[in-house]
Amino acid sequence: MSNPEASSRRPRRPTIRDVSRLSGVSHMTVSRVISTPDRVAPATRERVLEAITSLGYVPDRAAGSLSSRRSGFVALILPTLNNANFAIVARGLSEVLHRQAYQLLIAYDDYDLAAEESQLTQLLARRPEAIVLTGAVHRPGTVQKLAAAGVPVVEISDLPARPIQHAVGFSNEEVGRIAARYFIERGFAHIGAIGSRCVGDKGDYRGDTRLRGFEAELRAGGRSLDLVCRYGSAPVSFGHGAMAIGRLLDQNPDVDAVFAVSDLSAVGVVMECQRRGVLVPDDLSVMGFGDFEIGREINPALTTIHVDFYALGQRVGEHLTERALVDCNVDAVSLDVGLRIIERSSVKGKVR
Amino acid sequence: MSNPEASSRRPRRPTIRDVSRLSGVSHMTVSRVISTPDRVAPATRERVLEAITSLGYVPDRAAGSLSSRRSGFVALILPTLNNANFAIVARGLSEVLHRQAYQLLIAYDDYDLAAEESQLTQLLARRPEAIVLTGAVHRPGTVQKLAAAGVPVVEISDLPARPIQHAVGFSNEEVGRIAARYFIERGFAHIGAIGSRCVGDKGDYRGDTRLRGFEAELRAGGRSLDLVCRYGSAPVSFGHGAMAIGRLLDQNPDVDAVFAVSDLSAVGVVMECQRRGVLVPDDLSVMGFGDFEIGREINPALTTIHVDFYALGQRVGEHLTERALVDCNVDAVSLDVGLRIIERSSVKGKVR
DNA sequence: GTGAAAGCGCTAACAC
DNA sequence: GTGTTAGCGCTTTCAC
Repeated sequence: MSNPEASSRRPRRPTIRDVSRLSGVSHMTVSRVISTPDRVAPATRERVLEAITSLGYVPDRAAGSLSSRRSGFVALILPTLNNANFAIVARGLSEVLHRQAYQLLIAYDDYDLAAEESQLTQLLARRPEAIVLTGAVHRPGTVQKLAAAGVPVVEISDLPARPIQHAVGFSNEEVGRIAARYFIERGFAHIGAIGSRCVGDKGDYRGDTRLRGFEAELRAGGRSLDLVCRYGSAPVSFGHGAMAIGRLLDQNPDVDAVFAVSDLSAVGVVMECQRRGVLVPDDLSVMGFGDFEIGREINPALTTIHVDFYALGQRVGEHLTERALVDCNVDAVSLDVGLRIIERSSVKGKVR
Repeated sequence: MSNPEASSRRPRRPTIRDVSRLSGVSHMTVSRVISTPDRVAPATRERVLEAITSLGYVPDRAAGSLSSRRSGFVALILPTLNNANFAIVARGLSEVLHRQAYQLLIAYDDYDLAAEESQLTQLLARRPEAIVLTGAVHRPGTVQKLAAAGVPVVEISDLPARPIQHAVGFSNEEVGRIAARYFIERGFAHIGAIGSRCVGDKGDYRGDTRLRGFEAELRAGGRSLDLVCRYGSAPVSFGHGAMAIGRLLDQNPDVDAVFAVSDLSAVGVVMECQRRGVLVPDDLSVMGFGDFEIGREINPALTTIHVDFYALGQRVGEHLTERALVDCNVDAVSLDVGLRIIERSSVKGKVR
């Protein structure tokens, strides 16, 4: 006959007191063995360590956090997990933080500022010691909660004109400007661009900033903005690029150069051109952004603008662990990780 | 003159007691307003809610966890974040869990079983209420820790012959078998495959299972295994496919059909063939796995085997929230989410 | 080098 | 419907 009470109860995990009892020391000594082993006599330490192993003791960090007022969490809010460059930021950051025994608490908002705010609220309940989020545009409530959190805040992937606090990124406007100048210098006559639309809380605001930089430079060069096309909503990907260039070509068959806010769209452009018999780069030159791996592999290989997102993540981690988390009075820092044009074969007529 | 003591101290976040003082009730009433609002008189509730808003109070879940013995965390260990299909599993799971106020604690191990074990140890300190990890192969220490955790464990992305507990996935062996049969039925003479190598703790064990299923079926059909090539190490991607098919073509120019353990490799194969003037599918038929978006966009579009990874993530979430997390005596469940061949244009001679 | 006491901010349990 | 008490499992602080 089964005992429902016993069988439905889960075995309790061992606590620090179980370890102390087994090793015949106080629970404080156990705590020291874990956090400051050199302050414990070697013999005692060994005994405690054995007890820890034999019980399979794992300290409860919720209890530790409560007591020490240090959660060991760093919160990260990304637009999406499903983007190689954001994933790589998370990797770089996570690697650096791990070394200092911090744990990354990752959330994503699907390019929705309202979701960003509600994710932040969830994360705040875990008392992160720092908050990292993609920069520039937020709801007022987000900004206010960030300030009230009283922990370092780092905006990434853009360099806001008026950052909340720290920023590690690059100028998305400059990305667009560089792309436009690149086309203008090479004498293209009908220069276009493709991106997505931002509506209210939803959209890729950094992508849109790239598009605005592109437009600003076209304007400065006395060019028309008619071929700059905002199509669909974020996130963009291969299909987006294919659809958008399809529309653009249908309406303006004379377009001879196009900048896509992401390599993913740019690859879609190249694929759609293959299907339509439009030759890249002879009929249409294409430039992307983000230097995704697929851009290196397609034919022709994609000319793009590269940002070292892995280093970006690492920089954020280093700035946090070396400065912002150590001294809460450090000055707000804006760090530019830079850009690099990668010239491959999707743009006609390289200038020497 | 600045006061270093005051300026270096961070403003303390308001606690439940601050809210109770401001609203003139006991802290327990505040707690009830948050967790069971209907058990509080409407007038009291309003007053408390106002105090919460005006103070910007956010409950500390570490304290709540400690007291309620429920962390609200579900741990997820993935081989990598930088893979669309794993990212989409995380999305599906996260969405379902969020509705029940669970939070996902994500870690990745870079296809390294030793890292999987150490990540698990970190996660265990947060007392997750369930653990989800990619299935089939683990270190003994991992299995032992999982058992000691005393919480539901779900293996995903494969259906192990001897699961630790629950499993939600599909048969990777069957994936390989289907691919081999597909080629054999269509009369290919020189059938190959490409994947990566597993060495010790490191490697893509699910990819290797697909390759072994492929080999088993080739053997059953009396074919040679000489063209099954394990090249490099996980994770595979476009460059991997390009390199691997380069070697295979150099050594065996007569290969007429190749299965890649991932669409990412398969796309690399197609791109390398374009560069070499090898026509796909006329000279070489290519089949992938995973139905990544890029496979739909390339020319020719990629024939592949599709798994609904989003649904997989959701299923895990539903099984957890509806069953395993509710009643810790539920029987271990293995759930097959199934497979589907997507016939596109990269394989010659479709059979009707 | 080690231990005892207090308390982190909540919730469970029970009283009224 | 609301309050009181106790305690979750640790770390901080201070005593020895």
